[in-house]
Amino acid sequence: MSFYVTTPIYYVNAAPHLGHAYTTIAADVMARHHRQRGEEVFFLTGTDEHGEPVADAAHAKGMTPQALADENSVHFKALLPLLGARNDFFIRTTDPEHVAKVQEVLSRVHDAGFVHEGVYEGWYCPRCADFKAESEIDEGNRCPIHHIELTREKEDSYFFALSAFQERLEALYAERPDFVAPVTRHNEALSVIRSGLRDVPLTRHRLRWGVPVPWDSEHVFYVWFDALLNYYSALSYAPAPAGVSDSDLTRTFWPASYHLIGKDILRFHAIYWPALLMAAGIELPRRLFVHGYLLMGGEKMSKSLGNVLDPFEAIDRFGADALRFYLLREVPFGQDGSVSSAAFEQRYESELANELGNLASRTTSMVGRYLGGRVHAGEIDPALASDFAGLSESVQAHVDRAELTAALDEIWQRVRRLNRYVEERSPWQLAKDEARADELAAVLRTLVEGLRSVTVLLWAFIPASAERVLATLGAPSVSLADAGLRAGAVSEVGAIEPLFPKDTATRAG
RNA sequence: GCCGGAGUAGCUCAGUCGGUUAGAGCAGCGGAAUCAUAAUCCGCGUGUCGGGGGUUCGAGUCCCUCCUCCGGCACCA
Repeated sequence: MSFYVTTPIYYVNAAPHLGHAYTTIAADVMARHHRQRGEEVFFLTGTDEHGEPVADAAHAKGMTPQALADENSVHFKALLPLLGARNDFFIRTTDPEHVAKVQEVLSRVHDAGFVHEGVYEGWYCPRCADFKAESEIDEGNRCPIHHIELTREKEDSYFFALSAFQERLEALYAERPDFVAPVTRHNEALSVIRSGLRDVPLTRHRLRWGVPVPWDSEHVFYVWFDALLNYYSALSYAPAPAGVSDSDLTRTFWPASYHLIGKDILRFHAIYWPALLMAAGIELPRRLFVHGYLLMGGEKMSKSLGNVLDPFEAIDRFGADALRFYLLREVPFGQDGSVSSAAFEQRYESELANELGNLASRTTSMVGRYLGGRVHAGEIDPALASDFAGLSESVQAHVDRAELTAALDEIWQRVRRLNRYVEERSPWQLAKDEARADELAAVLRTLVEGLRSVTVLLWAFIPASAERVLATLGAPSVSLADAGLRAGAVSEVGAIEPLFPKDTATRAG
């Protein structure tokens, strides 16, 4: 089994923000989860560096586009370790190998007869040296950047024969209802397809910052086609991740298991991308999953509104695990949802510190105090075992459908169950009666196992914290094969410092 | 305008094929306990299930209609 997950490649013209962090975190959780299953996993992210906005921004700064891309790509790359994300490769669309692959694949599309010459007509800004979409034109037909009047211009362009794929796309959506999830996005894409597809410009004539078109040096490829192909091109030159022997990663990992995307780029991934792959004779990815927007106070995040939850600041205060947990717990993955610093603090304290962190503290403390840190072999309390039956399978089933919030909730219900179990059995009472020593040992053995089980399952979500707990339990395996309650997995328990300290949360506030 | 989604407890939301007293978390109020990061656990909800009409033995759950909100409607990287 292999598993290949991607994030969109992030456009270097903007600075990294919470939205980028969100997608990256989700992809990392999925990648880690599949590693826990013992599968061969490849997790790709990177930066999209061509196109007119980058060229413009570079020009304004008196830099070359490449220099600007080099400078900004670094910021996205630096975000990964801060988030606790372990990607297997970081692609840049200016990588020469990517450029060559784009040329190769699109030449194939050309040779297969899906490219034709045409004329693109639209509103053109001579200062931008580019066309403007209807939606971005200011009042009086003015350029939104230069505020000069636009002219009606025509540009020779090569077109991709998207219209030729109308029926094949409809068939794809009919045969594979889970190609795009959630279902509302599937329906949305399908309705666009059914409304009729037009051929789309594949190249730009006036723009120079892009991948050169092999059959016509006057043109570069329109940045979207260049960008989409990253998912495929990366496998042809990325180094193999540990444990993968095949040097041809395409053979091991293509087609991609999951492309995670935001809903703003649905059209390109749900329509252009499969059509392009069909044209090139390449197998289609298995699934696209479209997540929602993180809203701040009901509004889309926006710098001008000043309502941005800054991921760097959040990590600084609460740690990467807390941010990972919060985003996937608070907002059902696949829907829009509100996030705020206040809600973040609330969940940090009530769930991470009080429910999980304190569970780890009280558990290890009682084993130390009452049993001298030793857990003796014996049976697991069936009363608790029955509530944990099938948990790992259920979590896996949710992650298979990218239902990350549902998976996390399944686990969290068991965290709460464990706190209830402690109250039900009151080990401190048992400890007062020497005749009940066996009972006490059994309760604590069961409690430790329950803690270990939820921790293994939580590893994908909060890896650093989970590893601390498992180290304390002397049972470092995060393999899902070891996720079930299993007497004997832990024999000696150490002490643990608070997993999610509260003073950290309030001090910086 | 067209297409799609949503309107359920103070807040955020679950409610599968229509079927017994509509649920959870949070917040609030009361209590228990003391192993633990004063952390935990238990108890407490007379909600017009957006309005109206209809189908049915029976509707939050199906149909019609109206109201409100959100998203998509093509080249935005």
